[in-house]
Amino acid sequence: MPAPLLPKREVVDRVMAVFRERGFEGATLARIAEATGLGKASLYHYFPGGKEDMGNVVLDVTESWMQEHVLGPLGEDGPPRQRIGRMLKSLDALYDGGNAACLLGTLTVGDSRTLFRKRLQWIFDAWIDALAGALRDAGSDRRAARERAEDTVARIEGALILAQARSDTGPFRRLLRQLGDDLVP
Amino acid sequence: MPAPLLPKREVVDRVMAVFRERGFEGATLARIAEATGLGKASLYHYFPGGKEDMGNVVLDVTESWMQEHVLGPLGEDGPPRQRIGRMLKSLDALYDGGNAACLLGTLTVGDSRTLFRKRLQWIFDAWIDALAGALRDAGSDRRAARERAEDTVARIEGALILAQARSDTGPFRRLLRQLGDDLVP
DNA sequence: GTCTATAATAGGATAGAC
DNA sequence: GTCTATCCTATTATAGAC
Repeated sequence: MPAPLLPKREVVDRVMAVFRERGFEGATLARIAEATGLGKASLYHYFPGGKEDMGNVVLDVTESWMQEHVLGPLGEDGPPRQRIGRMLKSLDALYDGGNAACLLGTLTVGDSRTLFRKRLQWIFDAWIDALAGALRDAGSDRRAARERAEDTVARIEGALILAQARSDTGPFRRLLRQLGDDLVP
Repeated sequence: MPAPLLPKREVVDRVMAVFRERGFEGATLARIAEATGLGKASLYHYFPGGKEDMGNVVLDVTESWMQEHVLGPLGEDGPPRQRIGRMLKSLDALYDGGNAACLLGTLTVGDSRTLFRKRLQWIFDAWIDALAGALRDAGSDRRAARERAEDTVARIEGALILAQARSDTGPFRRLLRQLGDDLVP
């Protein structure tokens, strides 16, 4: 049996990149094969269930990433401002300063929305819950914290859409810069 | 020659609905045929250039809608608060209180993003410019007006993404309700 | 203006060799 | 673990009858 061309983690990362850039339906096996350097058939070694399998693995990775860089930091004990600051810094890296599309956003379009409905909902809910928790710790009442958390996630997602549509990362970068001060003055 | 089953305007509306719900790549001719009640071949009577043609016609309609319900009102002479209020009311109707996805947002995913790049950019730019103009008329300085306009459009787009992903129109409805007061206190 | 029929290609997936 | 070859279906698009 030939040695693997790439470690599985690297294969998954490249599949994820294709999903982010082209959406679920636009991520054809031909393009994924090209991006990974594997033949179409070889992809079924890593993802026996085909494209749906790929989507789920990519969402596994996304959930771990969220856990480590967002849910974890937000749920810690330190000062809320610092916890939120860590989240913002990680998001800046994940989205490459606004140049990269949001995987979750692209998956909410088309068939993938119904296919991964529960998981998308869970991830967004967990994000909002964790952020609302930090805002409560910073002094907001329950309701205000939740509303500001929802609005914050929406602003981030929307800024990423705008960055894609207008080829302008300015609003996203400004948003991340301002959110630290705005959320916990 | 047989009478048309539907007026062209109605055909275009239904095509647009499919694009909004499924995205450009998910909007297959089979689904569009079903939604319009026309055979696949008949679609080429209305859209000789195929799917790309459909996309452009749908964007034509979107531009007219924006002109009438957003750019027009925002550019008028009345009180900025009223002009912005009219925009918000129209957006609420267009997006069905948050239940309907944003066509522009779905088109920024996948091939359609590059296919309609210039037009998407133009529409978002025009929206932001018009809103910034109204905010300047309400007393914001040039820079603040532009930044708040960008942020507002991002919040709207993001709230629509969230509504799709979480099956919760709450944040979108709350946003539209609050924007009137927040933008022009 | 709409249809049936059909072409040509692309897409997802599988079999089996190595 | 990767490949070539292949299958089946879906997809876009066209031709031509009515």
